[in-house]
Formats: sequence, structure tokens, C-alpha cells
Amino acid sequence: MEGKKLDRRVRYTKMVIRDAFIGLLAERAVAKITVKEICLRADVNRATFYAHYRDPFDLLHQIEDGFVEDISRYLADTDFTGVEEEASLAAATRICEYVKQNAPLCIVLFGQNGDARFLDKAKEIIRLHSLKDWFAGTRATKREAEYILHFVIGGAVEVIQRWVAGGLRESPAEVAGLVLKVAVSGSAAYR
Amino acid sequence: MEGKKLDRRVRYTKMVIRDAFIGLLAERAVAKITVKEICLRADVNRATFYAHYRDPFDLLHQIEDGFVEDISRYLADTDFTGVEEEASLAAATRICEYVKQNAPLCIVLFGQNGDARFLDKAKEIIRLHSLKDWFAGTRATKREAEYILHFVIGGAVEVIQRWVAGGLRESPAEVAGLVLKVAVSGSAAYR
DNA sequence: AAGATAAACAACATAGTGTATATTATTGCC
DNA sequence: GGCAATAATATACACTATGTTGTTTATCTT
Repeated sequence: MEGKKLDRRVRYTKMVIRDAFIGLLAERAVAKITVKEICLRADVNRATFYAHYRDPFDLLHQIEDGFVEDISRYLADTDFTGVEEEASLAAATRICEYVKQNAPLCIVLFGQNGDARFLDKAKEIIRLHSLKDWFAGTRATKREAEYILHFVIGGAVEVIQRWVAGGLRESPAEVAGLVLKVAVSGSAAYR
Repeated sequence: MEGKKLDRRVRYTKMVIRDAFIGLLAERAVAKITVKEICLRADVNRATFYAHYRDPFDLLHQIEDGFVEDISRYLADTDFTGVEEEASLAAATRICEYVKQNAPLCIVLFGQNGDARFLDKAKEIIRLHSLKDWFAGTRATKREAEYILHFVIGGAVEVIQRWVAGGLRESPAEVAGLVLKVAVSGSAAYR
């Protein structure tokens, strides 16, 4: 995406702004964070912030989009051929692994101060990567099938959120396994 | 909750402020809405706004909490004795009915400009009303059971969100039925 | 080393905030 | 109906963050 390598100064500036912002985001919501604060913490001139971002929301969205792009690429890089269910499990595990690897960022993005749009973006990515599998061989109507897909992804993301909030105590494989099991067989799978 | 009857003037003022705010919320997120705008639209003095609310977030949270309280009371008023699954279906249907009855408000609260915390509150309410049922007779560990519950509620709310966003085309009973079916038997129920 | 580019600095007009005061209008109640 | 209470208004205020601009300084690329 980023066509050319950036000037070291730019990279540095963006990094400190980003870090300062994420630090603040751990404390409160974006809406309560001012440009002034970010710059004070990052030790960067306010005009410099405006040279790179429109406002704190723009910054947040860039961070979010970067995350979504990364995870999307991460999934695209993997070949999920094989039995449908095995492939799905592999994909789910891989997502969980990515989350675990990027824990510090995920904690704020999925946490109390993250915004709803990010979650929607994340869901959409997962949706796109699992669509083909879920639509194959269903006897549900098209509309039902869509609702089911939304249900499953909504549930999956909810679980990942809880997993992150709880400190990532289970392994990625465990979480993925549970999610997939419930997604396929429902809560009855545990009765 | 509201102990005493309010002065007519107060009721009127709160109503116009609320309406003006919801109108604005249909256009953009809370963070982008100013007190000034709300007052201009509501034709109310700015000082009057501050007499009732700290800021637009406070207003939003009051609206959200009112919604959650209402739905909570709505559920509490209903007796859900009977077969576990029947009772769950009745509760789910009732929630969907409530949403449909309050469609204009739900569209903004569940919509693009709603905040993540509201969804969390809503999920928590549903959780509290379904906890007893889901924890009964499971062979899952406690931790697994909690994840499953979160999964199901996350999925259910996701479906309701889509249902609202899509214009409430299905009946409450249909939506509730689909949600419950997937929750219990998973996507495999439709294979 | 030289030219290019980005950051720092400082200054500015603007807009919204939150609060306080005096004034006017409406309400609830005897 | 009249009156005390209370809410809303009009207005003014200091304050803070915003977004922008022009200039200077530091750093990068070649």
C-alpha cells in the first residue's frame, strides 16, 4: 500500500504520534483525546500532527485500517485447501494467532475504547474470507444464510474480544476450536 | 426510577433536546455533534442544555440507559416458565418485538453512529436474562460455558443489528426463531 | 557538500465550552 | 385568580482547542 519508503523523520514522527495516541487510547475514548495532548505526549509540534492526520479519528482509522489490511494479507498468504472444516479451523486459528502476536494493539482496538466501526471492518474481513465455505451446500434460503453467517461471525468476534479482555489465557488453537465447534454445532455441542 | 413528575417545561425541553439530538445522531457520530448545534435545532438556550446534561455523551448515555432499562423491565414483566427452549424463544421474540416497536430509536442506537458501549450494555442485559437457562445442564467447563454464552449473545445481537439495518423485513418471531435455532444447533441446523 | 524536504516554532483568527448574572415567562398549588 | 417557585432566556465572560500560515532550523537524499 505504502508506495515509497518514507523519510526517517516521517517514520519517526508517525511512530511517536501513534504510540502516544495508543497510550492515551488505553485511558479513554478517541472522542476525549485532543490533538494537543497527543502532541504533548509525543513531543511533536501540533502543526506536524496536522501535516499527517486530519484529526484523532483519522489517526485511529489509519491504525485500524492498517490492522485490517495486515490480517487480510496474513490470511491471503495462507493456503486453506483441504476439508472444509479443517480449513476453517486453520483460518480461525490463524486469526487468533495474529491477535495474540499483536496483543498490545488488539487490547486497545478491541477494548473498551475501541470504536464500533473497527469491529465492523474486522467482521467484514472475516466474512469475506469465510463466505465461500459457509454458503456451500446449505439448504437455508439466501437471506437465512446471510443471517447465519452474521450470527457466526458476530459470535466469533465477541469471543475473541472476551479472550483479549481476559488476557489471552487460552491458546489460539483452543479458542479457534471452541468458536468453530459452537459455530457448526451450536451450544448443543456441549450438552 | 423517575421519582417525581417533572414540570411540563422540563419535559418539553428534554423532549426537544432528545429529538434534535437523535436527528443529528442519524447523520453523524456523537463526537462530531456540538452542544450548540443541538440547541439550535431544538430551539433551546445553550445554558438550558447544561442545566440537564453534562455534554452530548451524557445525553446519549441517558438515552441508552433508558432504553436498556425499558427492555429490562419489559422482560421482567413477562413470565417465562415452561420448557427451557420455549421460554428462550418467547424471550427472544419479545426482545425483537420491543426493538420493532421502538424502531426509530433502535435504528440510530444500533446503527453506524451508535457506540460500542451501548451494545455491551444490551448484551449484558440479555446475558443476565438468559444466564440461568444456558448454564443449566452443560457438560462444558465453566470457562467454556461463558465463552459459549458470549458467542451466542454476540451472534444474536449481530443478527438483530442486521435486521434493524435492513429495515426490519422479517417478523420478530422469524428472527427470534432463526437466532435460537442457530444458537442451539449451530449452522449445521441448516445443512 | 548542496538542494530538497520535513519538523519546529510562533502567531493568528475562529469556534465551541462552561459558567455566571440578571431578566422574563410558565408552572403548580393554595 | 393570584402568587411563590422554578425554568428558560439573553447576554457576557474567560478559557481552551482548533486549524492554518509563514518563517526558521534540522535532517535526509543524492
